[in-house]
Amino acid sequence: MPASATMKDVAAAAGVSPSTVSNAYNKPEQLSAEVRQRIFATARELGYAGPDAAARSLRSRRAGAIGLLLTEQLSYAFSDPFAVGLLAGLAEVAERTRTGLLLIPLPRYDTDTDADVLRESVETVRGAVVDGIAAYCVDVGHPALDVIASRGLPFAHSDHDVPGRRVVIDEVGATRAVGEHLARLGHTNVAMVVDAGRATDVPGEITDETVLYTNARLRARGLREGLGADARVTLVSGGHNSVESGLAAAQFVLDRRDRPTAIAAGGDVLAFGVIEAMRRRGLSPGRDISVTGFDDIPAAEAAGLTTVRQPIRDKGRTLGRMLLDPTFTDERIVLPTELVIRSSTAPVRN
Amino acid sequence: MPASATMKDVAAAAGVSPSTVSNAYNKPEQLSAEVRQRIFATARELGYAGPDAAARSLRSRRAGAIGLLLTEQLSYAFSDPFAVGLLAGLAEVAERTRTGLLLIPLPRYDTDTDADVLRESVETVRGAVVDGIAAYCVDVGHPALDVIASRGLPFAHSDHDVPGRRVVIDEVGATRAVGEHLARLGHTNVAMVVDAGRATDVPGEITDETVLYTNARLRARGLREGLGADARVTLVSGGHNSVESGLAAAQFVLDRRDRPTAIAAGGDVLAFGVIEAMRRRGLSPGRDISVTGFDDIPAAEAAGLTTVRQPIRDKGRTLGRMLLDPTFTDERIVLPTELVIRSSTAPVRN
DNA sequence: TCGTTCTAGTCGAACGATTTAGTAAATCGA
DNA sequence: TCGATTTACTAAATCGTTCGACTAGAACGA
Repeated sequence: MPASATMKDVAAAAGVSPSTVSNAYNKPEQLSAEVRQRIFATARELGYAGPDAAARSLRSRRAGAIGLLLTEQLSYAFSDPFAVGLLAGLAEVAERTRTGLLLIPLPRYDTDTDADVLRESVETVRGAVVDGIAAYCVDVGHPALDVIASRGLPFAHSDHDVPGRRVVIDEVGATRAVGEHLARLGHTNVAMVVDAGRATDVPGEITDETVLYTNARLRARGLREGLGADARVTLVSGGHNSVESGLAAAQFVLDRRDRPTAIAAGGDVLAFGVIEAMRRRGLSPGRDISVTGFDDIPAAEAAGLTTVRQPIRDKGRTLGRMLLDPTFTDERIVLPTELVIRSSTAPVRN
Repeated sequence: MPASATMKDVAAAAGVSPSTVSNAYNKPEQLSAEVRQRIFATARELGYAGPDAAARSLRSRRAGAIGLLLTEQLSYAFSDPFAVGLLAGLAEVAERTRTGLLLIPLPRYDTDTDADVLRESVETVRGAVVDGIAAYCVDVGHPALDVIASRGLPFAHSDHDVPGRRVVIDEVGATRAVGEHLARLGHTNVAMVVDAGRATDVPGEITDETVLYTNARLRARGLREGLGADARVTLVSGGHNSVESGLAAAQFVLDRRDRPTAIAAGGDVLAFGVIEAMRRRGLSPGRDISVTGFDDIPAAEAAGLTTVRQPIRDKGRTLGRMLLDPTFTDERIVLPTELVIRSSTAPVRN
């Protein structure tokens, strides 16, 4: 292909100044329709595709896109209905404002995260041509946050305790309701299955809560509050937020001598893993052991899963508006949640 | 915030030339570790976030991201398991090469697509800061394709008949197998539910196949071939590729006097709509009417849906490699498909 | 008729980096 | 010890736009 034509070439060929060509594309009202048509015709002749995206971004200081930070693997994120819901909400706003959506994969920030991996991933954040960044499930203190801050990029996320504009739910209150519900049903020995990310190689009990995302930690706290001081709550994890790890964690729990009468999952996806583990042992949710989820993803209803409904898509939409709608100035939005009681929870059997 | 520091500022403060600062970030081996450290220290002091993304893209002619063209609404794409699978595969490759993934929404290109909408969306494609573009379900002749071509961007897609590098499946062969399977079961009156996009406001028969995506058209042809010339095949649509439109289309079909004994859907999602329509009438897939899908999305197995398995994620991966892996030079890849027979198809009842 | 406001453009300087070519000093082989 | 190579860094030229300031001429009101 021939070194492609630039605006200058088009200007020369059309007998106008480069600024006028620029205006033809960006400010139609600044020039006569006649000249504008001539410029477009010339552009077509020369095979000029229109203003170069990078140059335009540089000069105008606008990228026409916002970034979404995805912890966990990108390829995995799309199998997580929560992520998909958030993304859909964000995409809705982006689409309306004709803004692109750049997905940025980011490793979790654990104490043992490989420094090189971390550095490289931070490069990705640095190199992203975006006007703002949205995130969820970010680890407090992640180096990428510094990059965002020093780039001066607008930032919106949905985690407690992370600085910046945010849209959250009352995590503690939501799981407190779960705890109270279970307490009313007579449960006093409850296991909570959480997402501990890469921190857990082997399914097992989590004694160090600091490995959890802030939100997961808050959910654990709320559950404890709801159940009351007398109840026993064991935190377990099988790894990430996936059916597999929910399954693994539940297997661990179900094998213990002192089996809980209820298992609360930190997310619906995990809860499905729990249910699968029970199914394999011939146990039925509700009848034998009560199970709760969190999020109320679409599949939860069909499965009869008692869970906390949170407006996932609204969360995404709000993140989008925080970044793209200048009239939207709230620094902190709290969205409502609702305990949805279905058939997976029942009174404890004696 | 203070007008943020540039590379020049850092260079001045550190007592080196801007080129050296650039090298500190991009070519560590080009300078002494000592100077590099000093530069980073200075940068930190000045609150310099590292090379500006847009400027870097402009000068180096690299964007560090690839685009994915999404027909249909972005917000809708994520509810389509096929799209999600493709995206996951693409994301896998992108992630591995530390490349971002920019989602670009694009309206379908029908004869009646609003010209303004089209023009604006083409702007999005023009303005995307990317090194290449992947697409699926693109309409032949879509103006966005011209923009991609004239920008000289590498392009890879998964549609037949659209120019450019591509990864496809043997659409005709795959549905021919479906047709043959149905023929063997004795079906001679078959309806095919297809995605006709916005072309269909009201569910009904499709007589003008040109409104279909190329791939959908090929699927119809294959089905006809497999069923043989004696069979009757009716094309119907309820709109997009969604459960709702599958439902609508099936309702239309089921209401007709000469009801088909089998319904072949152009996608699993549509098939689920068909099954739902049947359920509402007390009809059971396989027992009363045979139903087939296409894609073999995860939910298909649980539903016992006879369908064509195509390696969706592989498709995405291959698209990614075409754009990002220089050693990958094939212009056209055909991936294998497999007819998966489950319980939703059965011999026709007399 | 004169000053003012529009209209339709022009001009030149950024925007913030990377790249190519080049240089002075240090190191090397024989 | 001498020319050749390597090392560590610099200078200047872009990359392709958009932006702010400016202007020649037309149109306008009084």
